Formats: sequence, structure tokens, C-alpha cells
Amino acid sequence: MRSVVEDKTTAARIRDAAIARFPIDGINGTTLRAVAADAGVSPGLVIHHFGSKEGLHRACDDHVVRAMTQMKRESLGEGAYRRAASIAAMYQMALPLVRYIAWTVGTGGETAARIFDELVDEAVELFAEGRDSGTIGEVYGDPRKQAAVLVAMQFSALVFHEHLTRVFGIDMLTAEGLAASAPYTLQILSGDLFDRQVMEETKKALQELERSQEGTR
Amino acid sequence: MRSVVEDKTTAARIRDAAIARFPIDGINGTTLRAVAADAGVSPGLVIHHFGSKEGLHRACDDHVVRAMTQMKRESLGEGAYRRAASIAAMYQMALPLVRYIAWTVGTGGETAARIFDELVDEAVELFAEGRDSGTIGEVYGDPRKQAAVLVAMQFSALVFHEHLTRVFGIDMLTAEGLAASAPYTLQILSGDLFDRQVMEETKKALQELERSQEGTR
DNA sequence: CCGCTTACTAAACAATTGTTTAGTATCCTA
DNA sequence: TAGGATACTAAACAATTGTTTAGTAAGCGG
Repeated sequence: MRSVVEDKTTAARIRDAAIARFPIDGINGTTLRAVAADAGVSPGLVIHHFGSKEGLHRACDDHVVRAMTQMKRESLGEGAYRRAASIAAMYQMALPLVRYIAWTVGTGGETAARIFDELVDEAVELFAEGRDSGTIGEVYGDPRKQAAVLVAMQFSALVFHEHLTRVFGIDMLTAEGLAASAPYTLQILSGDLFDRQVMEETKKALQELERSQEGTR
Repeated sequence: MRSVVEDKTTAARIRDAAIARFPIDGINGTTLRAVAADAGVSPGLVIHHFGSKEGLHRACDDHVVRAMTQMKRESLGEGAYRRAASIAAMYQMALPLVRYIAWTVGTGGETAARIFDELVDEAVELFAEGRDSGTIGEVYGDPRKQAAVLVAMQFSALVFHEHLTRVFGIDMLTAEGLAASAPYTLQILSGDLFDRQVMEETKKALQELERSQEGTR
């Protein structure tokens, strides 16, 4: 008979302990002994269930991706809700999972690519829908590139949560944090912050910067 | 007598080897033996010069921050150039240093905070200048929070360089990569991508999302 | 030339690591 | 209820880790 708090299989408890530790100590900094201790089991049992440390890592990746996909599917709504959902849905997940995703995507690797590309695909779809319904203007150049830049921008709040939390004074991995920063994000995205002409100048300056750099690498 | 390629002190060579390795293998995954081998010295010498592995890490942080500050100071221009410089200046640094910064800021920690806050301070200054000269509109709420969100957004290109490189087909840590992505970034920042009304709806949706989340954490 | 510091290596040390082994308890099924 | 699989532990193993030690070579001021 298990208590209410520990209403999980032992394997799940080990996996969740790893999900909590990997983002903090890194993949190499996390020892199987620490994970085992957190889960209240012996180190050998971790191997017994997951085969190896790498197997444990894979299991964590799989679980997090599955949880994210499921969460997004559940929170799929219409119109503005749908548009807000793509990233925001993650904030409805349990905090350790959000932390794990932020860490994974920032770290790189195959799972990171999987998550990123999934979000890019979704954004491209939203572009197509938005253009048909007139809520999104003509996309410059390649929609996929435009989507990638947008996803990276949106994700930044997740990756830099530590720093934004410091500035905002609210935990940025919570829905409250998202709500606190959203107005500032929208201020930027609405084009109200920068003057249009300034933007053109900046564009030219960047191009010139590139030209001046040519051949120096 | 040293060759042209290795025109550095031994300590500098060790430090640069570490700067190249830390972002790839992580702080715990990087062994002193690997760094020593890359620099062509014995493991003991690393300790002799830097005291400990932690000392080596600190030396790398210091060097990178110093290089970044110096680079920014040198590339400080006027008007549009100055505005473009804050992040773009990093792209003029040597690739390993850029990689190290991207890794550090994404990883978190004290140095990450130092770099991030420095860029935020700079952005706040630019806001003040821009408001006086009319190139920047009224900043919503707290300028520092606005700056933090902006810096995080700009930095995303650096942290997600791996994924953006995949989508764009150009190395995003080079000036060419920056130039390729800049039009897409500006498209978003100019407010041309999203309809203003859609943005208002999204804002409301996010607020509602927050309300529906209240008390569930 | 002496003596001292600095730059450096080779080898060994102690701790920690992921993993294996051997064994016990518990459960399920036939 | 017999028996084989499963869940689990304690202890040991082999490899790797950061670090120390002892020692050599080279520069340098006096």
C-alpha cells in the first residue's frame, strides 16, 4: 500500500527524480547514486530498470516529450486561444517538466531538435491559417525560417527564466510569470517600441556590418 | 621559438582549449586530461597554472567577459550602428568565444547573470536615448523589464543557433547567419507579422489562461 | 657560478563513477 | 503449492576523475 504522495511506480519515481536533477546538475554532473537516493532506492535498481544512465536519460526525454504533446493536444482551442497555446501550454505542465524542457532545448541534441521542430511546424500551420483568415500579414521569404525565428524568440522566456525571474521578481516558469511578461513581449511584437524608420536603418547597418566582415573568417 | 599558429603563452593555450571544450562537453563532462591534451601539456600543468578545475573555469569566464566588453567598446558607434551593435558585436568575436557565451548564458550561474544584466543596462540606456530623440516610443511599464524581455529575445538567436542553423542552412554564429536571419527578426519586431487586433485577443487569452490557473499550483 | 623561482612532466593517490554480481524477498501463474 | 519471473539490495569491480608529489630543466638576478 502506497501513500498518496508517492502514488507512482518505483520506475516512475526514479525517472522523475532524474528529471528533477538533470537540469540542475547537468547530464554528467548527475550521479546515479544521487538519483537513486532521491527516489529512495539503491543505485543498482536504476540500472535494473533503465539498463544504463543513457537509458535513463532517454526515458526522461521520452516522457517529457510525451507529456508536452499530450498537454498541447488537450489545450488546443480556437482562435486566439490556439495562438496563445503553442508555448503557453507548457506553462500548464508541472514545473519540473518545464524546467527539463527549457534545459533540454537550450542544451541541444536530438530531443531538443525534435521539440523545436515540432513547434516550428505548428507555427507554420498557424501562419497558413492566419493568412487565410487575414489575421497575419504576408510572411517575408520562407515561412519556415520566419517560424523558426519566432519560436526561438518565444522560447527565450523559457531559457532565460532565471534572468527574467531576477528582473521581474516573479518565477518565470509559472503562469503568473508568463502573464507578467506578456505585455512587454506584446509591446515589442506590436511594433510600438521601435520606430519603423529606425528599424530600416538597423537593417542597413547590419548588412553593412556583414559586408565589413566578409573574408575575415 | 614558437610557431605563428601557437603564438600564445602556455597558460593561454590551456585556457583557450578549455573555452573550446566546456560548451561542447559541459563543465563536468570536460576532463582536465582532455584539456591538457588539446593544449599539448600534462594534466598537472593545468593545476599548476589555474589551481583547480574551478579556477580554470573562472579564468575562462573572466577572459570571455573581458573580450566581450572590449569588443563592444571598440565597436561602439552612433545611431543605428550603436543600436545594432549591442548583440551583433558578439558576432565579430572569435567563434569559440561566441559559443562559450551562448553556452554560459543558457546554462545560468553568476557569469551568465553578469553578461545578461550588462546587456539589459545597455538596453535601458538606449531606451532613454531613443525616447529623447524620438526613435523609440513610450515604453510600457518598467523600462528594465522591457529591456530584459528584449535582450532575452535577441539572445535567443545565440542560444538556439543550433536549431536556427538547421533551418536556415547557414551557421548562425557567423555574421552571415545574423544577416540572413535579421530580416525575419525585423519582420516580427516591426509589427507587420501579427495583426494588432489579434495581439489584443492574445493578450486577453493569456490573462484568462492565468485566471484559470489560479490556485492550481 | 650560485641560488631561487618558474615552467613543466611522470607517476602515484584517493575519491567517485557507472556497472556487475550474487543473493533475497515478493509476486504471479500454472 | 511449486516454480519461475520480477523487484529489489549490498557489496564489490574496473575505470576515470581531480589532485598531489617528487623531480627535472630552464631562466634570472646577484
